[in-house]
Amino acid sequence: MIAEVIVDVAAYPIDRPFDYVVPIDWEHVMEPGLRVKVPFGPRKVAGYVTGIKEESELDPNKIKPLAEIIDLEPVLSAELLALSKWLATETIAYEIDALQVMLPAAMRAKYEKIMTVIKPDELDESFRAFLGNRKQVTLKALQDANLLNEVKKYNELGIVEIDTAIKQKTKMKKVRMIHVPDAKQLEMALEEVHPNAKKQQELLSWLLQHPTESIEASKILNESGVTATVLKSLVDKKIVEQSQVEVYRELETPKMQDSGKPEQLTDEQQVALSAIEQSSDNNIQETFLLHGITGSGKTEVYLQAIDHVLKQGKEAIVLVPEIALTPQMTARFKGRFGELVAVLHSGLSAGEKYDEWRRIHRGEVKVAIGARSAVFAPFTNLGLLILDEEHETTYKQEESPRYHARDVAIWRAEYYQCPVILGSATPSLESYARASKGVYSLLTLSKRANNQSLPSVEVVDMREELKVGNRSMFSVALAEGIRERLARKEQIVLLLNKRGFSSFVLCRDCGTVVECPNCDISLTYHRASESLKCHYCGHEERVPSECPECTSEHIRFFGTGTQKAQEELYKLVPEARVIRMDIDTTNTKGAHERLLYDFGEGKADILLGTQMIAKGLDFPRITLVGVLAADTSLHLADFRAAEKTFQLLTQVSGRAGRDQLPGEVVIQTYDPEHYAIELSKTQDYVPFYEMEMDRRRQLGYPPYYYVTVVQFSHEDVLKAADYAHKGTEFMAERLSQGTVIIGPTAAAISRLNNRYRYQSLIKYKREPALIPVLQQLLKHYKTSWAKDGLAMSINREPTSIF
DNA sequence: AGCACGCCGACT
DNA sequence: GTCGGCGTGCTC
Repeated sequence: MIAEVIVDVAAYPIDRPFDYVVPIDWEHVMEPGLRVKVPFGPRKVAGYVTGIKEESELDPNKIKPLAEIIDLEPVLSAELLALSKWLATETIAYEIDALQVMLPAAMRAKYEKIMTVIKPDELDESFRAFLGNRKQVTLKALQDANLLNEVKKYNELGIVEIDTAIKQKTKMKKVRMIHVPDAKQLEMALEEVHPNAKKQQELLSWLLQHPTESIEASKILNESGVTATVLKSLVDKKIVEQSQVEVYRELETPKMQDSGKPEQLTDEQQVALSAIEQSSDNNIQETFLLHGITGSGKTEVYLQAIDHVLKQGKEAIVLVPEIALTPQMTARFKGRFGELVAVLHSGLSAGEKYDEWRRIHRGEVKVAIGARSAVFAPFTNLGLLILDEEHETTYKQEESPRYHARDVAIWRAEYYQCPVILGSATPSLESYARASKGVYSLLTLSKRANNQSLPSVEVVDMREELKVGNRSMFSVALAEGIRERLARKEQIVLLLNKRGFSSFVLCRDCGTVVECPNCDISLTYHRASESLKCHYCGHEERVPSECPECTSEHIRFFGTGTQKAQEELYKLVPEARVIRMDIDTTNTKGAHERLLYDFGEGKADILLGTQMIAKGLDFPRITLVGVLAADTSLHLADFRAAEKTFQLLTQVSGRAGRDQLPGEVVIQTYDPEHYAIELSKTQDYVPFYEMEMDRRRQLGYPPYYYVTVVQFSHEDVLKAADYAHKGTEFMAERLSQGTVIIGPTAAAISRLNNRYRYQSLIKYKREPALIPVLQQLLKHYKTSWAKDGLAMSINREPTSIF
């Protein structure tokens, strides 16, 4: 028996199955989808069995046997194996990357070289001293001890052996347990400790009052009130024992609860639900675009549709953009489906994600909620896939494999012949266009669920404010609105639209902007650390006290960050309690949730933040939403700028007045006539769609054309440009007549990590040759250009064309 | 990608 | 003489 294995090596000539002999004993357990360890050249690597056959076309004595089987059960089903194949082809990615992306990171192989002593007698004295009584030591440890040369010699002489250990990255969660002796011994100890050791006595008495054989160390510290040092003294004195015990990770349960009962649907919701249920009952693949204005109750439709498929014994996947995966959202699903729900979000550790994945894999849960990668949840009887906020660009992965969750969802739905729901208040133009053409079925919710009125929207022209001498970030109307809400004890959300815009350091004498030494990008000012950071390569430096060009001292940071907005807000309303939400305040685990929770609990009056606040918050006391600068995202050199602006304004406006209290929105802009701003006033999606489609048609952009970006980068600017030309020419010669190639041009960030970047844009309506031509180009690149230091990347349907 | 092999310069 | 630099080629 022969196993076809995709090995864990991401390189072009290796991106295909390799044949291995399956030892007779393993034949009955051998199955596609298993992970194995295989000899590969001089080393051992992990790999995935993708196929089994009786014979190989290769010379039989070239074929080596498998070294080991890692899993008892396949980790990838036949469905997911087929999906990986499709993914790799469609996104022009390595098959190994397509396989790995479907599994939690914890399951990826970790390699460690380990030296094993074979003949201990022949070792040097010093070497033996270093080893102590160890037989096996990692090569890393030997390297740190500067013993690598000796190891090499011993290896050649056969005194030691070096092998690669392949392990899973997962760490079992361990907890420090304290083992307590019986009361008699505790009492004895109590008498024996030094009379001055008051705290130790206190702890011993506490232990006497709480009889137990073993208890978590953290619990003792929390409940007895003594510090860790005191506990450590008892451990050191061997009065109590401690050990590390493996435990299952306990997930934090959401603080907010949901009634768990289905809500009464509006007529529109009922129509939508019936259509989905009918499609589900008919067992056909159908993609629904659920276009519902903010507050129209899309989630309730999802919940009842899921309930319907669960009753048929099927499973459901719900995708949500990461920042919308709030405790409120998960509480709602857990309230409805209880223990049947697995939640996969970025706040979980690698181990927690692995545990959740296993619960799905073992069939213990029926519903998975998560961000993009949850689309690969290992269900085997899917009945429904949902993408909430389907227009969100986070559904597109920007590293290889560059897949879009929407495409994967539809692929899986084809496989299971089940419906997909794409939900949004502001659908992507692509999806709405497909719905208009009848490729997707359009379902519309045009009314808010409990008949709340839409918030009133006022657009303030900031040029006028400037004319009358108001130079602050807050217009008169917004400032007044803020004061009013504070007086009425209502809540306010302020959005600072910062996309593509950040604080940088500028010399006011010569105009020099401090840039990253590796990338042609201005450095971003971080106040907390008084440093400048490059958001692309991570470079960090101190804020200079004088200009590096002209040595002027008039160098200072410039730009409108959330910190600056907070300062101005303080000048305006010093009494207001403000929660600031941006990258700086949400980078610790769970910070995002905690801040939102605090705001929901009324611990602050104003929530000030970047786009991350635009979604998901659903708090009844928010009655005013202010957008400080609506047009900063409007002038980006990106054909989606208007679409993104309209989406953001509509989404954030929808946060106001979601309960009994009426909502108001103030949008500040320097370009009030722009259609994206004008139309977001009435939240009129369809007119915006028509207008934007016209523009896209004229300019030849998606959804009228498909777009693929091919990027070439090299440390040498001339070589980068040269190869970009060669590559582009290669494609131009082979692609169809109707296909347009723009470029090569320097990428918007023309240098990144010391590499110069050029790119070409391919636009096409129908291009059957696209994938073959790109694959040919890759072959060229891999066989000769890559050796010369060229890097190439292909991105189909990029979310932005920077 | 990694690792071995192999062929040339500078050291104990 | 040998250690070690990185160019070249292969991996079932």
